[in-house]
Amino acid sequence: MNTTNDPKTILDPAQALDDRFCDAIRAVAPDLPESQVKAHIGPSRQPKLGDFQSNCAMPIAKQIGMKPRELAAKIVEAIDVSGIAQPLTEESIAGPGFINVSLLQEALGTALDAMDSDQLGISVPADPKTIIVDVCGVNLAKQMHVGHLRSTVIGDAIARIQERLGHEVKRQSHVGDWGLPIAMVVEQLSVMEAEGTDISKVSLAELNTIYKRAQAKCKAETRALEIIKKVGGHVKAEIELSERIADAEAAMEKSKSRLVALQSGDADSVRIWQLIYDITMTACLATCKRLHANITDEHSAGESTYRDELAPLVQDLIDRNIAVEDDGALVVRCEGIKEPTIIRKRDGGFLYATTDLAAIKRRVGKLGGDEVVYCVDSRQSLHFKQVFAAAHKAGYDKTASGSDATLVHAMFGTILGEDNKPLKSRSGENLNLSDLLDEAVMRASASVAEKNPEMPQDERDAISEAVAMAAVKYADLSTERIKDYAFRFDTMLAFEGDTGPYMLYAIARIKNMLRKAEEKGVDLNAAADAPFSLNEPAERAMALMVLRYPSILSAAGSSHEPHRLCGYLYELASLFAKFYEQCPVLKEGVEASQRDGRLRLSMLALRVLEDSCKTLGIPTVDRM
RNA sequence: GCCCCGAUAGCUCAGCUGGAUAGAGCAGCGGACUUCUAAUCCGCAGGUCGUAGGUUCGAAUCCUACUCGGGGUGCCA
Repeated sequence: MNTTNDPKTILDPAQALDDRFCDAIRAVAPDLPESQVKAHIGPSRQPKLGDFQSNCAMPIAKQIGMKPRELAAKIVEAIDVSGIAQPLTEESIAGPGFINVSLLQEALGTALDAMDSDQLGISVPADPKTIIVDVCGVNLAKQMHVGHLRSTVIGDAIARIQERLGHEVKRQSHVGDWGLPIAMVVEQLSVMEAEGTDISKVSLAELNTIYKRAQAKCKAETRALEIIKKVGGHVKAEIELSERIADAEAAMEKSKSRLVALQSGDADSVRIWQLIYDITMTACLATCKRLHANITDEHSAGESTYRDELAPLVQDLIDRNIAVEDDGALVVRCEGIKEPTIIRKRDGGFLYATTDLAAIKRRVGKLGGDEVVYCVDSRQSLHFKQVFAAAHKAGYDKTASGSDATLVHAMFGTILGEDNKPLKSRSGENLNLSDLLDEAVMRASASVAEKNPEMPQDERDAISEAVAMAAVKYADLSTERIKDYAFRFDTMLAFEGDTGPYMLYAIARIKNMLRKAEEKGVDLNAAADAPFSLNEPAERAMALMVLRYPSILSAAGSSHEPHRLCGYLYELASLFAKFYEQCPVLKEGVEASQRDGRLRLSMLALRVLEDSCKTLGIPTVDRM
């Protein structure tokens, strides 16, 4: 195995061809501005015609007023592809001016050699950035529901991709741990404690119930009363409702004063708040761990941590005339956005925009973020548009080097049920995430048991768990994040086609092949240094796909779109399946040199498959 | 009203940022297992890329308008 990681030793054929084509373009069209010198190299659309194609002739011909095919002919004549590809001729030109290129087998082998390194051809960036990724964002006293699945799974994948590309990543979970709703729960628990309940023993599920009860208790049904008065309902109903409203108003008052106590650091309130915090976070972080999302306590940066930063921030904006009063509220107006950003309510309270501004200030200023990526529901797009603009106006997005940090809302769509409506439980409530995962594991377990009746229970359980998480995560990651998608157990766990289990199966098959090889006494270390076997179309196709890994990862990174990596993973896994059918490795009659060459190709594909899964946060298994 | 997002095969989705005859998976039909793991592979069939214009050698992709669906829209988060 090649252990060097010097970019110069890595011969990416696409890159090498790009260079050669650019040289040829410069020779043929010397007056063309350098910015227009582009080779447009990509994998061939029609594998029969070659491995790569250049689409450069058409746009450049237009630019310099020449016929595309004529220009293509000149490029083909001028280009030197020796050592990389078969010589180009008139025959290489097709259609309006596509230039088809077939790689030399030696060049393909050399490229694979170079890729077969620790880093799999991914070089350290020249300018590593610090990238903040806003993930997860749970709320105190609430269980994680399906809504948190995507911000956790996609957010973590976005973070992992950046880490894999060599950037410094700091995850931030913007926990909803502050404000009136939490104060309501604190108030409730305080009452329960006074009545003799041992509140240190409550579970998150119970807290969730208490949260809902507290909400309901404080909700005044003033509109209902207005309606009854208008229509002239029963006097008795009117009185009852009035009483209920009075109760709600009283409860609200208590909650509000509890909030004041909490904010001013009242010891008893803070003690109860901390209890709620610990119960919630213990459960939620356990779910993150179960989802193989690298989100831990150190990534939690709740709204409460900004509480002392809000007033000074608002004062700063007032002092610099960035925020102005409007109808009693304090707002920031930004060019191009009609809706002003409200940062202080008429009653003096702050809003989530205020906290998010403080978060940007901290993330860029203190944490040194060159880029801040928010993996949050698309429904918040206006909010982030406002907050980003306001932060820019205030200069809170200025990095230490004086440039503006890139603020990105990597939004995602809603998870729908079979009925194409947002996924809810039968009673219309948000679906609990742990329950959903449990069901996925249960269903996976049935299939695993069916396929492996002999397997010991504990191994079967471990595999079912991994398969289920892979299935759920892959389903969530593999479509464009901006789109809504329907959550279907049957589809994601079907183990057929473009699913998580299919990827795991490809990996398990290669691992099984390697185990079998060792059983047969094949020296895998020797195979790891053997020349790649590249004669069969299936071998070449897989090899070419392996080589695309770095560029795919880079594209997934710059767009913050993990689904691109999923698409690649599926293509590579299915090319392996074809290779596996068509190219025997350990079967009788395969010569040792070919066997080793195919083993090496399989081992490299395995490493790319595993690296892709790891970069997406998808667990893998050794057998299934 | 205004703003944002989506629309591709019967269903679920890709389409590498403007390139060749638009691709997969399910479902349907027909093949391949005393297996290097058939949780697989091969073949067939299936499309007016929401509609109408525009930009150009070339548009699912870019621009405009419209239709349908979803979401948001000043003091919740």
